[in-house]
Amino acid sequence: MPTSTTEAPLIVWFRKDLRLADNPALNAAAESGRPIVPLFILDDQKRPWAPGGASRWWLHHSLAALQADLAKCGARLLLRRGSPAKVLDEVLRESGAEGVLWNRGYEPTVIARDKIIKADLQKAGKRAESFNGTLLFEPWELKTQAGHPFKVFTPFCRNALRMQPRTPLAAPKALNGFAGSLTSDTLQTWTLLPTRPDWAGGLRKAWTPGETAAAALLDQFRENTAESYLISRDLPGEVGTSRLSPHLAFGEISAHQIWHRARTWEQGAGVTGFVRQIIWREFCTHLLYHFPQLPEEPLRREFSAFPWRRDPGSITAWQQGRTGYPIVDAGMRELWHTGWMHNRVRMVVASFLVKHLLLPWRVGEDWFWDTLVDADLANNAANWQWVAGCGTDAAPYFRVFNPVLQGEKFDKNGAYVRRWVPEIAGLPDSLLHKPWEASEAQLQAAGIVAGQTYPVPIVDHKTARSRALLAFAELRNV
DNA sequence: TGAAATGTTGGGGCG
DNA sequence: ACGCCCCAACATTTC
Repeated sequence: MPTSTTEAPLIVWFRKDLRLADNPALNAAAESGRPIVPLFILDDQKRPWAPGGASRWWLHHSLAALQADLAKCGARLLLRRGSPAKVLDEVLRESGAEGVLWNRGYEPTVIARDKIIKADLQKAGKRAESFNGTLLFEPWELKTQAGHPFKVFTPFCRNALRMQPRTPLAAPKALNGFAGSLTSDTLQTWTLLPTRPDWAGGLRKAWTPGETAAAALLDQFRENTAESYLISRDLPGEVGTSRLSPHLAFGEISAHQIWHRARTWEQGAGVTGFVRQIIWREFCTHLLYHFPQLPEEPLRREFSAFPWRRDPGSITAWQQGRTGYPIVDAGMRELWHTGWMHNRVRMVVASFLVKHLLLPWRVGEDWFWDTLVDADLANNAANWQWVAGCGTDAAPYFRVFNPVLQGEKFDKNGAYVRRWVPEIAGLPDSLLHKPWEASEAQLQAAGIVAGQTYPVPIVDHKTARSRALLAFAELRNV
């Protein structure tokens, strides 16, 4: 154990910033010249918004990647389980560290927890410093002229585009890893991976977690998709998006890195649209910061009285992708299988849950939280509130996606539906998004038995649409 | 980051 | 050739 204070190490507390490049906390520790103790703490207590199943799968592999990357630089990632305050205290004592550095989080519980930790560390004479490794702009930096937080995306985006985010930091070439012996858990004992049943087969095929893979995805996006992004991003049957969301959620790549890379590309509508999506992420996080009740409560108070239906059968049908609407079912199955769903289809299935089925947006929020590898509290909550119409900058109540038209418009050749709903793949394009219009002969030719091999629609579109309009319009008059 | 209903226009079939 | 009707195709408005 080091005794001289000049040798006292610094703990770098990794959280949702599982990368070496552009990591301000790690960078500051490296520049200090002191030995570094990289630490990840698994807080396994039961608590609201603890990571869902898909996130835990990703976390396991992301940590494995970080562990390997750190090892290459000469540092060993310490894995500990328990309450962060307690674990930090232990590791401080065991290592004789001078303090703890970390990158800030913006979830209400994280803010509250970190505030206490920081105060306690400082009281104990330890160094405790937090950095911005996650956001292009801090939530308190972007304000309206009146000094309020932005509630509407468009002006938020206009203002954000005028700011200049800091330049990304290079990854430290070598790290002065702490040489003392500290015990570490092994990833395997954390049981982040599913067993009995192992439902992660589809995830393994779809993803490679880790910083290296994230950088490669960004390169691929620039080469294949960036230019056509504005149109191709709406086509779920094609690879028209960056698919960076889970990497971004775990901080394997930073918004700064993406922003600055995009600056170096040939500017066009596609690149602008892509950067706009990064700004949406900022917007959602800022909203959560300023409105901490975002995940639980509708921001428009009148929605607290909305007569959502109770209907466990419909919830299950939606979750399992058995609603009888092919584009909806395809999306829900893609989610279950890969831990991800194309953005266009997310809007369709969300609109279907909230408007066609009149089920609470919280039901969708919870399901997405558990099944998405890119689950992010702010994005998830803000976007569900947006669809339900109860957010600050929300879709108008009368906007009801027609699942047939959405399918015909964005999955014209049916590639997406045929991939995820193979039991109706034999239908011609003209019937693929509305199998209930197929004749008996056409069904037979496609090998479909309506109601058995594929469900009949659990609600009639026209009926459900009028029902939703009625319910939402009534709310408006309250 | 819709969709459906309603309104308008203009070409063409037809008496 | 004319008026009438039908109905795409497009525009506007309403939910």
